[in-house]
Amino acid sequence: MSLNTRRRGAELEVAILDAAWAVLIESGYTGFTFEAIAARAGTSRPVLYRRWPQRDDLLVATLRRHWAAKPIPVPDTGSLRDDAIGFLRNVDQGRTGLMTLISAQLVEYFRATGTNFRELRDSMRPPGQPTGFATIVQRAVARGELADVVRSPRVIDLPFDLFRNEMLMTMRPVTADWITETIDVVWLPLLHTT
Amino acid sequence: MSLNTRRRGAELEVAILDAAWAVLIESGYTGFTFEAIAARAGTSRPVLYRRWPQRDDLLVATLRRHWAAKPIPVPDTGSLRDDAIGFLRNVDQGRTGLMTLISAQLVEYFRATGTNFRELRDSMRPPGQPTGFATIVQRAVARGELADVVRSPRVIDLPFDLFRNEMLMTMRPVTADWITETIDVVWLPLLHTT
DNA sequence: ACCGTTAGATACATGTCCGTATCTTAAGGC
DNA sequence: GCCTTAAGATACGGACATGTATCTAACGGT
Repeated sequence: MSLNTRRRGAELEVAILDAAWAVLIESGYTGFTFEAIAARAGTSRPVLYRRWPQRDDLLVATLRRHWAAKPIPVPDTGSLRDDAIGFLRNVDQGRTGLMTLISAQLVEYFRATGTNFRELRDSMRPPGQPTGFATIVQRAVARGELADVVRSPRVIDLPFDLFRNEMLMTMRPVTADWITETIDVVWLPLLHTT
Repeated sequence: MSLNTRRRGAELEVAILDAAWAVLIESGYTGFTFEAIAARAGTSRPVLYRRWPQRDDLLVATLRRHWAAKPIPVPDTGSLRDDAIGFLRNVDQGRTGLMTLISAQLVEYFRATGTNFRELRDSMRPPGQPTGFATIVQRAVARGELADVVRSPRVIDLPFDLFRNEMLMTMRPVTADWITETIDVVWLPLLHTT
């Protein structure tokens, strides 16, 4: 029989990645050390080194696990405005830690590796898949709520870009007022200029 | 007579702060160590400790010295579009290093101190002074190029928010195309929806 | 039940930074 | 020229992280 006190293989791996994520959230990239992660995971450094020789390998694996983990639900309420507000709210709830982290904590990593946030995001997002706001706009067009014209991705994803900026500036979740203002004062007026 | 090989007082202090700035730019907050800064300044750690007991004291002093430096010129060409594009270009040239740094490298510092980027910026910007884009819009209204209606600061400063986001995402200066697209596809259409 | 694999503990040498203490010597005021 | 001040060099113990090596014991497959 097995005492099941010792994890192996995939089970151990996800435990480590979860611990690494927790450390990253709490202590940032600076605190993201093999030492701290191994302690947090209840294992020892050699176990980590066997899987990820470089610290950055472990970092990417950690991000990859939590990026694909929870897709942000895109609401489908039948109203463009409600969809947009609901989606931003979901983004806020689901990605606060991630966004704060990625947008900001990791700049040291980007410097060191010569990449940037956009490249990392693009490499993890399956190509050809529409963004949340693209989906929302498509549906609104299908309902006849919006004119069927070509729109720049810059316009479509505007709320997301503004969200990221706001998060960076405040280091906090955004407020409900900020969300409605973004949709009502900025995005919807812009979408209707056709 | 004096050999002047040994700096003292204010002269030494600014030399240290300049060295600290250089280190911060090159190596980020992680590399912002007393050791590295002292070496860069050609002095020794005890000299730094006598002035700034904590690392953050030195950081704030370093930022303060380089923050107030240069106001960004706001062009006045007689065209809303040209003003906006020119201003964004000036922002890009003048603040790339600073923005990248402040917006991003310093998140560890913000975490530690419980402040955020917006508070730091507001504390250093004189209150009541209109932003660059507010000035640009005011002039356009005065010329009759824009309707004289109340506009949300969110709308007015939109290009700046997008600029900050773009800078963060790419860690590079923005492209000329990005600037014109931001103004022509996003900002100007939004301003004209009245 | 055996055996190959591998988790996990421990140890080691190395390197970097910390914070402080000590000592010298150059600078500047009088 | 003397004397106070402070720069700058050096040393120290400690903390923490690195990367590797070695050993044991638990696990999983057959």
